[in-house]
Amino acid sequence: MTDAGPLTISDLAARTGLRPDTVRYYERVGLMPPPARTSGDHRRYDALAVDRVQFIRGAQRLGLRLADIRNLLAVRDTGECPCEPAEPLLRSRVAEIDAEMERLARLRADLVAMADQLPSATCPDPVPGTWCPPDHRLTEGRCDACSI
Amino acid sequence: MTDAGPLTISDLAARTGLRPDTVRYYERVGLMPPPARTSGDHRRYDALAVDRVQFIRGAQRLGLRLADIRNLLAVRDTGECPCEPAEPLLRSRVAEIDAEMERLARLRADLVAMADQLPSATCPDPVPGTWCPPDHRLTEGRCDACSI
DNA sequence: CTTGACCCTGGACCCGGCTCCAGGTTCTAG
DNA sequence: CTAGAACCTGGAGCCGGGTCCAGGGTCAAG
Repeated sequence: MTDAGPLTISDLAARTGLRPDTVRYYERVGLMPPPARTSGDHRRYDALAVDRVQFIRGAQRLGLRLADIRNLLAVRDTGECPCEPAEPLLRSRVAEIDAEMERLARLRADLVAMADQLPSATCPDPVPGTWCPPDHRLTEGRCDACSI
Repeated sequence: MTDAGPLTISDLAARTGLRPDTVRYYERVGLMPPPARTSGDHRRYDALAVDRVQFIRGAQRLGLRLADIRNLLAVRDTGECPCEPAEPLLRSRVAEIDAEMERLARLRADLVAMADQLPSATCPDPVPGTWCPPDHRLTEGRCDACSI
């Protein structure tokens, strides 16, 4: 069933939800090792390859970059658990995510403030060269209805 | 002081915090109109150009894409206030931001759960081909200490 | 043995928003 | 007038993670 006979590249792709091109791409960028080949130079994969792709996809779902995943895989390939190097990696990703969420929250507040201002706007003097995103520049003679 | 004599491209850039290359880029992609030229083909800008760049930067700070900003500018260039077309644009950006923040929140939770699990992990059987990101696949014989 | 589905390679292309370059021209201060 | 800074153009490169293509070769079912 989940029998791991020699898999073609599209078998592997189908089992992992990738496309063959993506598997070849992973090989090119050093995430997947060069697999066995048939006499006619076609790639043949075993069950370990499926595991490896699933590892990669799992790590990607955690928001890790392929370069980081490559490092984890390099550790794993020594036979060691990649957990130890993984932890600081995960923590730093959390920090990045926090920073990004904060940025988005600020942006969202600005957008909402701006959008709430707009529909009521009479836009009295729509001189080309006006309209103020929330720059908080109130003093210059701009589209007052729109400016925040 | 803020006198708007004919500005060179680096004058304009300096006043708006851009680089000359970026101003040329904005022109190439249709955000800035082709400016006046000297007899020797050097660009000369007026005060409206400064306003326009500031509009662009303001809209960018709101997270709008250059393609959207180009649309707003096209409206503004007709002499109309771009407020009306801007509002749905802003609202849809808010929706995008909400979706992204939700995604990041889920991701963050996964990362933290994963990272919290790790340091205590004894990583008993680090067979190459294991380590489980939070796939919630518990049943297969994997690095149990790491799996969630 | 044939046929049609698959596979191979190397390279180009995509998204957005710049940034930098070479090789040549122009502007401007002294 | 001259030196050197600034300008011009078209095009390439960057980031990441793939995707797609042409022009060939191979594999497996019937």
